[in-house]
Amino acid sequence: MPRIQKEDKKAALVAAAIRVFASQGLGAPTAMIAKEADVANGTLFNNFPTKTDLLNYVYIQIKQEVIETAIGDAPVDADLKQQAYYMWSRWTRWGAANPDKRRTLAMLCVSDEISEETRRVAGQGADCIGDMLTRCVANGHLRGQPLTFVTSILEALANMTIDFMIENPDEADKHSDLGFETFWRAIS
Amino acid sequence: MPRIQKEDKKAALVAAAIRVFASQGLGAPTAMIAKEADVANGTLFNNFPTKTDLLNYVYIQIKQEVIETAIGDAPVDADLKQQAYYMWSRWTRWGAANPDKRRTLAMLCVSDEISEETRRVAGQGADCIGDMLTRCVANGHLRGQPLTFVTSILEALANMTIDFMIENPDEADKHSDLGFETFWRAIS
Amino acid sequence: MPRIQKEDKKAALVAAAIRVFASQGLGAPTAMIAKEADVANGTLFNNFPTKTDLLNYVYIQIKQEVIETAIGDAPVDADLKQQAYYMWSRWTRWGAANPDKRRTLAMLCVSDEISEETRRVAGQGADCIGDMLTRCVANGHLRGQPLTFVTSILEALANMTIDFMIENPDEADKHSDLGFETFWRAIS
Amino acid sequence: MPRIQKEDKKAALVAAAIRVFASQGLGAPTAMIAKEADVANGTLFNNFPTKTDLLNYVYIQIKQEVIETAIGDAPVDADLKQQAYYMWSRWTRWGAANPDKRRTLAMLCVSDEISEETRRVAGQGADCIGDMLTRCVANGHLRGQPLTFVTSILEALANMTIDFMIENPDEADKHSDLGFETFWRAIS
DNA sequence: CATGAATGAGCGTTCATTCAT
DNA sequence: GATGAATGAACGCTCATTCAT
Repeated sequence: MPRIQKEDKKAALVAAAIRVFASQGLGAPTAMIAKEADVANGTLFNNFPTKTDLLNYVYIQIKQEVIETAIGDAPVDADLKQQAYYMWSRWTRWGAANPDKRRTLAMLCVSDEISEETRRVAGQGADCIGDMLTRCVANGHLRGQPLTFVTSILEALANMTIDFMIENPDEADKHSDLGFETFWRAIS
Repeated sequence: MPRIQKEDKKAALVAAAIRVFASQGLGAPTAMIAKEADVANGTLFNNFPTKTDLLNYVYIQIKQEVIETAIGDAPVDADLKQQAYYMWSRWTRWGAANPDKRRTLAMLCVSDEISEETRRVAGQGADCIGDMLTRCVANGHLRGQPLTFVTSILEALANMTIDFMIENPDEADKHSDLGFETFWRAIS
Repeated sequence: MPRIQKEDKKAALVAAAIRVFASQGLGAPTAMIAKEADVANGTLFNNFPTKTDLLNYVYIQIKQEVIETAIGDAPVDADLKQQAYYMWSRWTRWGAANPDKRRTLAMLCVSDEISEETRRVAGQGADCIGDMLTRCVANGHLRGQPLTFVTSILEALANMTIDFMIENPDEADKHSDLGFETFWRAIS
Repeated sequence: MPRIQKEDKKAALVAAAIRVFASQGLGAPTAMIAKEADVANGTLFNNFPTKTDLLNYVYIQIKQEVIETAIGDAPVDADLKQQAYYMWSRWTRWGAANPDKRRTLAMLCVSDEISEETRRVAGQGADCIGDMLTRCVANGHLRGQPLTFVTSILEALANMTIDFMIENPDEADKHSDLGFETFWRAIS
């Protein structure tokens, strides 16, 4: 089952890259990532033609994980605020529980190594979040504004909240709720 | 007037660094910065012992400019919302008018080349913004929360708004006001 | 056989370094050494983390070669003067035959890039020379003096003699013998 | 008296160079020497066209000082051994008392920055030492050998002795005498 | 396909030297 | 002549990428 072995190595490399990027920045050498993944330097380049490809792949992986986590098993029958709260909670708790992924994603977001194509692909699957946001603002002061504006508000406040949860683990839940209330007022 | 000349070169280097960082990222070679500033490579190191020192200096310069711009000639007698609006407007318009500084600052904020000491120094002078924010939330749902939490909300929403203003220059003012209303609701 | 290849390159680098140092001084660029060894610049740093490491390694290699050569297959049953002469001859002839190593070693000896640890390690194996010297001075005017004093006399006169042998290759053997007689009188 | 001022600076530079070279090696930056001499960087180059010129000048200065010190007020009427002992004592005591000059000279001796011309000029004034040495060996085993050979023996043993005196200041005089006795036997 | 040594372009930094003041 | 900032060639070293095994 060589395929499985290869996928193992690829996954190990991605996991190692996230840890290394989180602690050393995106400029960390590929050799360090390979060592952290316990594979040879060359193996990294068998899986990712260039470092840029690795960066883009990692970006997609984390972003997709965020989206899937946030959506989860959304309570479609609940009222809007409850649905939003469900998503917000899952998202922020995931972030607080995965500081390396959170930090690496933050750096990748502002890196110019990430292509537009990658950003587009990585956003796939977020439609239902967008739909929900659209409904959330339908009666608020942001009605009629582009979805991207509302999405940006969500991301900005969610990321800020996660950072606070990481800094103050003892009050993580409190800050998550506080962040949600702030977000809900912002878009209402 | 060697002193004046030297300050000229230093200022030219900072200005060049901001342009180069904005377009090439913080990893841009020092040689490129020196060339952009029209000085020799070595001159950069006469003014900044290391590249890290340059990064920290640029961070402080931009951050101070943001703070000074935001504070401006604050209308201390106006009501709170008007004061906040004044600051928000000046801040976001400055950001939209200085995309290179905005982008460079954003990268520096998440760079691990910036020391804690630098972050502390760069924040000096922001007290009156903090005071105002404290008064803004005094009767809202965030009363009693740490000032850093409220500050983070301000920064997150302001930066998001500025990005929108840069993307859509035609509707910059509209987005600035939209962002402010969002912020105001968020903290009220 | 990558291990063997790597050792080849390392040996080639050491040999090249000795030639280059001898003719250009210890300040010779690493690039010149790599070129002389017919390898890429980076390969030097795969084998020696820093130039200082290379210098220390070269020092140990040459010093050990001197010691092993001087000891040779010492005639333990001969009388003391014959044993001393055997060692002196092998040492000085080696020096005359290896002027690059002799010159490089001389420069390394006074370089502050060579650590105490290196000097200690490089001296290993010289015990039997020290033992012999101790016996040589046992009945002379230097009896009871520290071994290092006698060793220094040996080194000073041997090196001086080697330089003369290199300068006057035609009379190398004569100067070697003359040097030995001088040394023997010095310590008797 | 601008001439005097200039000579002052030149002397200050030479003194500073000796201190800096002794502690940092000959590769020490000219800027460090100028700073140690309390003059501007450029002033060094007003006095010495290049760093190599400075090195050669320092070499001549120290070497001449050694020679003058060694000769001193030689007791021309004393017997040969007493004359030799007088010179040896003055030389080795000077070396022990001036470790910076001793160390700097040792480095300059093996540097390839020192020209043959400089080495020739620096040796001027040593004739009477040579004459005395010639007489010293006239009846010994080295009679008829080139003067340079005997001179080299002298230098080798004197330098070795000085190093010992520096290492063991408490027994400096003892080592000086011990060194002389060794030298006298070596050439007798 | 995995390995890890080899490669060499490129970077941050140094420093002898120049020159405007 | 004194100054010290400006200069830029040169250096030690890094690291993404290649490729022989």
